[in-house]
Amino acid sequence: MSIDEAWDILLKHDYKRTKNREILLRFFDGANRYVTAMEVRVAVERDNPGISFDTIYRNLAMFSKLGILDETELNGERLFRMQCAIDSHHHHFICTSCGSTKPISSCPMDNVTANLAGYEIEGHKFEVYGRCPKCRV
Amino acid sequence: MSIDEAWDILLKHDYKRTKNREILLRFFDGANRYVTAMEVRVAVERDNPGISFDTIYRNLAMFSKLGILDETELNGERLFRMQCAIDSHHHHFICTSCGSTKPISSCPMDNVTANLAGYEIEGHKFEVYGRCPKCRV
DNA sequence: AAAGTAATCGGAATCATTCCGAATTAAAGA
DNA sequence: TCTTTAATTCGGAATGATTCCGATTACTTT
Repeated sequence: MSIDEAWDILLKHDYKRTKNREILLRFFDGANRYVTAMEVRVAVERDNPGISFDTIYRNLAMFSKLGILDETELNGERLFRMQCAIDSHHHHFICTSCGSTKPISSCPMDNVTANLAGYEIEGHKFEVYGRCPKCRV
Repeated sequence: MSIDEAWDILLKHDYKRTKNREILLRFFDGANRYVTAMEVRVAVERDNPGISFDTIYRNLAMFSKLGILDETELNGERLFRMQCAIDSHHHHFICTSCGSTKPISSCPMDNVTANLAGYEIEGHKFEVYGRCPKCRV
């Protein structure tokens, strides 16, 4: 996702073109990996020393809801990255050290290791969320 | 996993047979679903009104490391349940409402929906964790 | 440029989880 | 059974990520 595409989405939803959002989008455009809110804060302090966590979290959550950012969770922390440009359904290998990702085209776990030569796999997560028959209204 | 099997593991690792651990194991044996630390606390207060969160978290984390409990994360909260008795590799459908689970034998996402008739799928997570070539030592 | 509303700021509040020192208890040996 | 010793637990304070809130600032439209 490019910065321009992100702005198209934001303006279409009547969000205003602010300096902070431009700073955040520029940062994610260059980051290309999963980062924490704290990492975002440190990185964008150069452009806006006084930016608050409230602003960061509020915008990141909104970007995520609009499909501009991808979001995941690791060790109780929320991680964000610019949404992947790939159209088809796929998953990601996520480096627990630097947050970089590598698309995984196939879904079955059996084939994953073959596509990750050079990567050290520490674990994987495959969970389906929803409501069971008893809990459906 | 039965309570006896859990004690076998604990004693083999030189952990002591305490009242709190017995209470916790009994609770999980009867729960059969993912629960938060707070739910554990409320449930076991009947048996030990003064049990502390420190004790709950310490033991749950240890049980999880020893393979007695399964652990996952949802909305920034840690969830625990007695480890599934199934030996072969499999995944779980997790109800976001009550924490109940249903084993999913096949791994590919394509086949999941067919095995979940009656369930309302809200989303799924399939992530592989590890270290990328650049981050490996 | 002014008005109206969204966005931001700063700091306090929240919530799950962890830490810590003091008190208790289980396990092993006499 | 009594003693000893180290593990375990307790209670409350500390932590760290995230959210809330009232006051201020800055977009956008007129």
